[in-house]
Amino acid sequence: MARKKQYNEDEVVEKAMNLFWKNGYEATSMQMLEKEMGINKFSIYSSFGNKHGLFLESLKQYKSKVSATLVKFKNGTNGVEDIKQFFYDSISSNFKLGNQKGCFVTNTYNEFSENEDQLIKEQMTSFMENLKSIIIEKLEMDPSKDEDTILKQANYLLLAKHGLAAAARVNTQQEIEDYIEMTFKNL
Amino acid sequence: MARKKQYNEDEVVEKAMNLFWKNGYEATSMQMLEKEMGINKFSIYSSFGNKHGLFLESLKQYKSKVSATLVKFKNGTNGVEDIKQFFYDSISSNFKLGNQKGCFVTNTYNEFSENEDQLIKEQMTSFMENLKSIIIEKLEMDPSKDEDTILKQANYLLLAKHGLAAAARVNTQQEIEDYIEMTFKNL
DNA sequence: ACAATAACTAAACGAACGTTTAGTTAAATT
DNA sequence: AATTTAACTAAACGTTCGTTTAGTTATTGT
Repeated sequence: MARKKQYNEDEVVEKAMNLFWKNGYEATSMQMLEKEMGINKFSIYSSFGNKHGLFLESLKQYKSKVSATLVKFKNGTNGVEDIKQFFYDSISSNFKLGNQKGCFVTNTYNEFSENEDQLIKEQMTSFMENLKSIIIEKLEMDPSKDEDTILKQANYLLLAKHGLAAAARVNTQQEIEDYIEMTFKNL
Repeated sequence: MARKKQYNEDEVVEKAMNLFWKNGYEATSMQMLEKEMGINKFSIYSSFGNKHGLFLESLKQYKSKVSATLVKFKNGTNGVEDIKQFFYDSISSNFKLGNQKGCFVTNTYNEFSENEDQLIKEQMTSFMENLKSIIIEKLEMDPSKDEDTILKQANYLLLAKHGLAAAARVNTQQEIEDYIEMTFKNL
């Protein structure tokens, strides 16, 4: 009946995601998004409603992007070693040069921690809870650990992961790797 | 010759600092600052030049606010135990309820990591380097540690401190304390 | 008491923000 | 080929941003 879209929605969301990931929500303007996505504001609004909708879609895109890593983590059978490998996997993309932007979810978590946005907070919480439950699952593979130890270590690792993601934006690869090694010496 | 200021500059900077600390630079508007500081925009501009100047002054205020903690840390004679105590001191104010805003320097570090602002980056770097040198100093109190170990552990602790400050915005006191205990388990 | 002037209030500034609208172009249906 | 309609361009929308300016008030030194 009518004209076809000249862009692929998945492709432009990928570009939006990278911009949001690098700069955060507030510091990314519609003008920057227009330029980066290569399409007009009109097209953005007709495809995603508004900036907020585009951001949520970018978060979704990110989650599906890292889901491979998460599936691999979930399917691991080596307990603590799986967690450590997951930490390494999580930062691996971070050092494919010019790419030092940490974890998009954690960045968002930090930016919105004083914000009232319920939709985004739910996304954050669910992501974190999912991660925590997998970590616990892996820790439970070691029969020598009692429940109290497991919960304490899970909290420790979740916080370490959060810190790692935050630090990944500003620290060197060497510092990051030293940190991971040292983190798992304590388990 | 003329009228006297009806406000104390230190007092209003303190209020500005708390707002910047909680919300970050960009998310804090001049309108919010006007309200919180209790003085007019004109007064803010005549006292601090612009928003950026007020922010730098707030950072200075924060540094002098935490300098007591830092001096105590510097003067410690118990090595690793001093570092651990410093970690606890750093987050203590964080849980005087309604006050969960992490470390102002770290928050700023994160917000400006993709920014080009040189003045602020210098402030960040100097703060971090200072912290690192004190940590190394304390680690060196243990004669059994060789230089390589000390550097690795210093990097680890600096990153842990960064992560701790980031996490302090969103995690519970219990999680934070578990994390600190675990961090120092085998140093 | 009066002149001088710094500190105040409040309104306005241009620029940039996210969003919408009016008008044009191009592909699909008849 | 004509008609329909979604996708496009580009300009404008109202708001809010950080900043400045014009005009008023109050304190000081003479």
